Amino acid sequence: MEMDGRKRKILDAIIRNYLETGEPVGSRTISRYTDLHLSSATIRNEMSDLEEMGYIVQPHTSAGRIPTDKGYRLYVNSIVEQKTQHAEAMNSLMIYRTTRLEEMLKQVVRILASQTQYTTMISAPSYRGNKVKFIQLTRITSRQLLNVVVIEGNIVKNHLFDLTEDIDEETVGRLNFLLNSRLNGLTLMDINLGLISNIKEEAGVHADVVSDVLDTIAEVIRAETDENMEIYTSGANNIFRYPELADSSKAQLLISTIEEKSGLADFVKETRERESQGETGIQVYIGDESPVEEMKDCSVVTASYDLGDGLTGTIGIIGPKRMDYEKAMRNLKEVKKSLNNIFGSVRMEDEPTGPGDPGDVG
Amino acid sequence: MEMDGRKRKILDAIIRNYLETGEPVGSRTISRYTDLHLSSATIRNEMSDLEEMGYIVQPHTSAGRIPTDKGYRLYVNSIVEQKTQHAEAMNSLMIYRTTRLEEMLKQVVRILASQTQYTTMISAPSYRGNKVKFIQLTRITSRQLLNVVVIEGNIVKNHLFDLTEDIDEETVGRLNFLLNSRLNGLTLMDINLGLISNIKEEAGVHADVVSDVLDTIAEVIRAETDENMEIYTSGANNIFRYPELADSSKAQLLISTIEEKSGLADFVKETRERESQGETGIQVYIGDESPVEEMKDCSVVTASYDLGDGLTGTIGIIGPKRMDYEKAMRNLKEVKKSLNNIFGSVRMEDEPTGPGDPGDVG
DNA sequence: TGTTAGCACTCCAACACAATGAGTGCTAAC
DNA sequence: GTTAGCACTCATTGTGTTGGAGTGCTAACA
Repeated sequence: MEMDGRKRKILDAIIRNYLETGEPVGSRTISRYTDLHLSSATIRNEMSDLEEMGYIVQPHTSAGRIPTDKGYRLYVNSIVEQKTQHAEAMNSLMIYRTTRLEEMLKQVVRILASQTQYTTMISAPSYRGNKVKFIQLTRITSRQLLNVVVIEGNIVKNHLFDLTEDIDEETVGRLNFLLNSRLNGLTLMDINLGLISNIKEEAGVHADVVSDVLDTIAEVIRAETDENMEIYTSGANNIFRYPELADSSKAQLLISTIEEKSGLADFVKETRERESQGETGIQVYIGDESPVEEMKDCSVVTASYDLGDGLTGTIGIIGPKRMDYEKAMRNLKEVKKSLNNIFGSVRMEDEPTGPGDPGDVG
Repeated sequence: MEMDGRKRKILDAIIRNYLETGEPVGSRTISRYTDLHLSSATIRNEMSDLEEMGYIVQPHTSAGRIPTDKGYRLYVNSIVEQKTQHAEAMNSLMIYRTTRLEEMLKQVVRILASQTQYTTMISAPSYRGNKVKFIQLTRITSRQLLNVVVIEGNIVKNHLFDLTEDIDEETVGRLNFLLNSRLNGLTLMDINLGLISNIKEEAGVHADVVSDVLDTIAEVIRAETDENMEIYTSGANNIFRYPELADSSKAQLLISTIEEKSGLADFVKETRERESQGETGIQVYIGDESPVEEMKDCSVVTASYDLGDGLTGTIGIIGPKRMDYEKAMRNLKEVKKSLNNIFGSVRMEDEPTGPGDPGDVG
């Protein structure tokens, strides 16, 4: 059995109709819905074939057909191919400039959720590959130090910590010099235990203080692992818009998964993985294709974004399998673009290459 | 009609039974449940009285009775009075020391949610009344400054920002001195527009740079309003454990409210308000007593916590009206205590004054 | 050979209906 | 004041019953 043009048209019609209604679609509906002008009986024959081929199924005898994951997959692939269409202007995202990266990300998922009516997620950009730009140790009291690390991409990490013995200004100055000269320009990944013990040795008598300080820096790095990836979500309540997800047990599972975030992190990882294998652009996970068991009743559409300065992350839309894939993909593209623009302009200001108003991340 | 001891016992039995089962409770149940040894008929008479008095209602004829808000209220009040009992040791919270306040708060709500099986919330402590301890302006590049503000309670706020014109080290040094001498020791509330324009004037030629810097500080303050209060939640999925909240429409409403956080902020405000009016300890909002319309099917139990150093916030448990109030209150008390301990010990290191009493708790 | 009309069949969804039983209020007896 | 007994109410549950949407199959048609 092979797929001819007519079968494709019918399958498309079935899927499109099901996306709208969420109800199984019957042969009669299609017979009127399409411009094929075929009787329901003919459609029935074709549908029977499509079912045999695995693109659609009947939930039960004497019901219409609904798409299988395989069917959705074919449909989504075809969208991806003809993606040049839909140049229609989208009302742009209107992300307000904020000073804090975190706020900005929260704003983005929020807007995206309200615009798509789906649940949305965004991962905070990873900066493991970014270089240390500046380290500053400041003495607050004789036993309390403030450590500030500025990382490329204008990420600022600070840490206030207490010492077990007094420290004087001069020592702090020496440590500042030592740290900056040894660590500046290295990426967070470069800073490993060996290097740290090296520096500790070099610090000599103040090794224990240095140890504290370096542990702090180590913690900044530690905070940047996949396990405790920062992920923001929005629009969790939107799952109730889709009856197939809204029943108590499924909703509970989904809400937990969204709240826990560890499942979402798997999508971020998977997306990063695939992207590194050359697969670029928007990615779609349909049902069982999901890396997360709990989300097998959903589809997830993801994309990576790039703020520049090595700051990349993943943004995703979570919906029912019958989600409006085109809309989701369109919106994600729009977000990608907006994020690029936002930070494009910031970067210009960052280096004295152009004019602009102040704004930054930190 | 007045409330005698027997009526109280019966009402208590009804409520307790309803808390467990969530089902309307009938006279026969009570007749066996209590140690009063009364027949169901007698109980029926009393229940009829209790209904007339407004403590219980029948969802429909020929159903058992369920407590009204008024009934719950009486019950809760009686718990509060005899709170000395239940000295039974609770497995303590096991909050791991973390460096970041935010992480710690997230951990707390999480543990509390898993222990109570309710939805929980915690507001980040307000530090508007806290004094500026230390301000540091650092020149990263000729047009980029890093501003770090350390506030009492070891709150660190940083902000990286770009200037429209170059700045040299010397100027930065002067600004540092100016800012510290003028702002240190003031609370964030004290720093108003008048003061800021004063300082701008004083800065003379570098007024525009100072303006930028001060705007930054102003923003730290701005971030500390009720409108964008930081609130962390956990266990939103727990609402599905209670059928009376789990149906699609109610669940959606609740999930939204929890996600939006603005409603939760109202509880924080209300709790703060009441506490400032002398009402201390644990507070309980039953149904319509809630300041938030969307939560009238729930009960909310809140308490304020005090980390010392002026860092106070609110922690709350959200559940169905038939929640286990005793358990909720017990857990909140435990959390209060734990939070005090955690920061008590930190403060000990913090100031070399010795083992200070970390603020009292009921 | 592909398309269509017609028909028998299936099965979900909706509805009505009765049976069940938990629970009440009332009354009369203790 | 307490209790047993009884009639009554009503949500819930189960059981048909029906209607309709949809299918598969067959036979007729172009």
